Amino acid sequence: MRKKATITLKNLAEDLNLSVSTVSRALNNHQDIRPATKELVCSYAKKMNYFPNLFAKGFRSQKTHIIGLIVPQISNYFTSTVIEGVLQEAEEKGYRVIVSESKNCPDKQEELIQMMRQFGVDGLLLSLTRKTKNVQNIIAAAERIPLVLLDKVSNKIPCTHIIINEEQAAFEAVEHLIHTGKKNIAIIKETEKSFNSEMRYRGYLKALKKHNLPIDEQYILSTEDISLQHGQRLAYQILSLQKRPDAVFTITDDCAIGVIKTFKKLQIKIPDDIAVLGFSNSLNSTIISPKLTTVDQPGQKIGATSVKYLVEEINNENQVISKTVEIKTHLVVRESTLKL
Amino acid sequence: MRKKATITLKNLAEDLNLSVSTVSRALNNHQDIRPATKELVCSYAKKMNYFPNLFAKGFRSQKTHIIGLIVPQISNYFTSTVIEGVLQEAEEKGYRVIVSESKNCPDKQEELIQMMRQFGVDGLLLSLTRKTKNVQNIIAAAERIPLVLLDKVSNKIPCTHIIINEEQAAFEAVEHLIHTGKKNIAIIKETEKSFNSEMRYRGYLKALKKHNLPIDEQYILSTEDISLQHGQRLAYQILSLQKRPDAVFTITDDCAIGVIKTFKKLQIKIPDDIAVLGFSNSLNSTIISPKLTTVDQPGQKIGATSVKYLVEEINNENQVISKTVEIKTHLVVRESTLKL
DNA sequence: ATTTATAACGAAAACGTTACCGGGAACGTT
DNA sequence: AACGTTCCCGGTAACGTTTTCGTTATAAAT
Repeated sequence: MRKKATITLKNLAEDLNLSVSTVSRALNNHQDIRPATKELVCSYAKKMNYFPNLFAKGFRSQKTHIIGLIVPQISNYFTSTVIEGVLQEAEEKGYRVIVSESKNCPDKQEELIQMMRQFGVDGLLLSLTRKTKNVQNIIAAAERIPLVLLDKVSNKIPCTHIIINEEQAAFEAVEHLIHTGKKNIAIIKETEKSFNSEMRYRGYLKALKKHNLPIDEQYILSTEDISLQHGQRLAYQILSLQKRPDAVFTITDDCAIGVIKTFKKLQIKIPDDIAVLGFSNSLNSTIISPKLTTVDQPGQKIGATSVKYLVEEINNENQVISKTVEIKTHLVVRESTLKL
Repeated sequence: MRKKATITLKNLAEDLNLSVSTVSRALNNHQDIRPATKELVCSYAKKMNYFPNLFAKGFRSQKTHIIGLIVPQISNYFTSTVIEGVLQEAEEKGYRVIVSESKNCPDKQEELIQMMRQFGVDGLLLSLTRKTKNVQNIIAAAERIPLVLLDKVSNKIPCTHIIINEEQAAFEAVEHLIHTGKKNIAIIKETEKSFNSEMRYRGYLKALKKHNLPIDEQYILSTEDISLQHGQRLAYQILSLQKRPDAVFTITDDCAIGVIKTFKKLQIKIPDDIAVLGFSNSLNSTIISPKLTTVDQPGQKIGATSVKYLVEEINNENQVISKTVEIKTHLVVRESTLKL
């Protein structure tokens, strides 16, 4: 079985005894074409199952109507909701999306940016790898095509940033712990000073200061890879502290779940002995028992908003606007911080 | 700040006092160009940060080197691993991927297929919506561009299918329950006769038959939406049966987790009173307590394999091969079916 | 010395589409 | 009747790349 040949404007024009340009304008609903002709052309095009070759189209107009999206890892619940938001909004705006993942590897990330550029995407959506150091190439790319950073951003890159109100969210979360009567609150953050980790840490400090609680160095824990496994490991470390904290704020849900697992194994009562607080509102947070109190991050909204700003930038190519947009989060209080 | 103009072959040619064709051939390592010139051109191109316009390239060659991927829902762990596999393999083969989701809506699915075609993708990867009825349009699309179905497939569409060994997997899983001494095994499947649900159901029946266990109608439960919530609901129904089963096989992990939640609430001992068996090996399956025994579905492999076959089909456009490839799964035995 | 082969490059066409320019016909206005 | 305007439509160029064909210069063979 052979694939059928594709139909071009030329085919239609010949069949209808019209010129290629007339057919083109008729299909594009140009004012220079009278309704009867439009009708004729459109119906015939439909009958022949004609589809414009978007490559030729994009080629001519120098617009691909494709947006590139680069994220560290797709198989991560939060990220996948971001992608959903991006796809949905992009479709509404008439854009297609090429998704790719950097696997948290800066080299791969640069490679992908080049690929996207080479591909002629109209704009680029980028969520940075954890250890993005060589920012220079990314800035260089931004000089060529509209760029919007989302979620995982860097202040060193001058462009529009779409983020959640990390600091405020962490602040409110820790304040919630304080309101439940906790006074010795530990935090687990990342060793690498990622934007997100640092902002959440700031929120933590801010909450303690506001309520005149001392900042105890031994309560500030860091780990390279903020995962379930390391949560389990650090939970032991927390329990071995001279003065046990009465609450733990981890900057990711996964890590919080690791902590809970260890605590449960060692019969620590949650939240009475030690409360646990996460960040992300991942699917797992209601599976674990006790259910995890956490910060809900509206991934879809972040994705959709990013597209909105990117498209705006694509359309105003002459002037580059550099805003920082904060998407609001809200705390989801569950069993891990509140008695039933 | 204005965006810099893109550099074309023409620019390079003028700067180097060469013709466009020579520059093109030099960059493509053509034999007609002497090494010295190649060297000159390549280094200058690099210096100028030249990138070929892939649109012009694709436009000329009538190849876009883009693969379209349509899945029901991205924010689903299994699906996201499939996407990872697709992206990885596609990149190795030199293809870009446009991802989109049908949101389990057949109309939207058709729309997306049209969009992909219009876009001129070289091939299409498709995982069907649950209730795909009007198969005709999909078959029509397959006449124009290479199509490979993956995971959620339909026998009515003649093309290559990449699936997991659903029936065998379910068979082995249920057989495992029987080996642990269970005799009255219930199943929760989908009301809609989706391919996956039916195959798993078949495996269930096959295992019971092989071990001469009676097939009891009251043990065969169905639900429209196979989710955590409905798992919780059906768990009550199971407990109210005249003769309680001693094991439940649900065709998704989410549903199994719902069942476990209800059982735990009502103090049913798992697996002693009733064992629970899932399907997917989702992330949650180790979060829930007791940890869930389930079938591991290698999403990445499914994705990668699909790309492999699709690319093969793209390259042999004259003849369409229609194979069904089964990817092997394996049972992951955890606490919900085995005593510690 | 003449022909032949080969190496290395240039010129031009082609892919499908749209934008610009232009032109004829029909109409209304002076 | 002459002119201007508007309505429809056609011709052509252009987007950046590859490819086919042709051309020149040099080397090799007769």
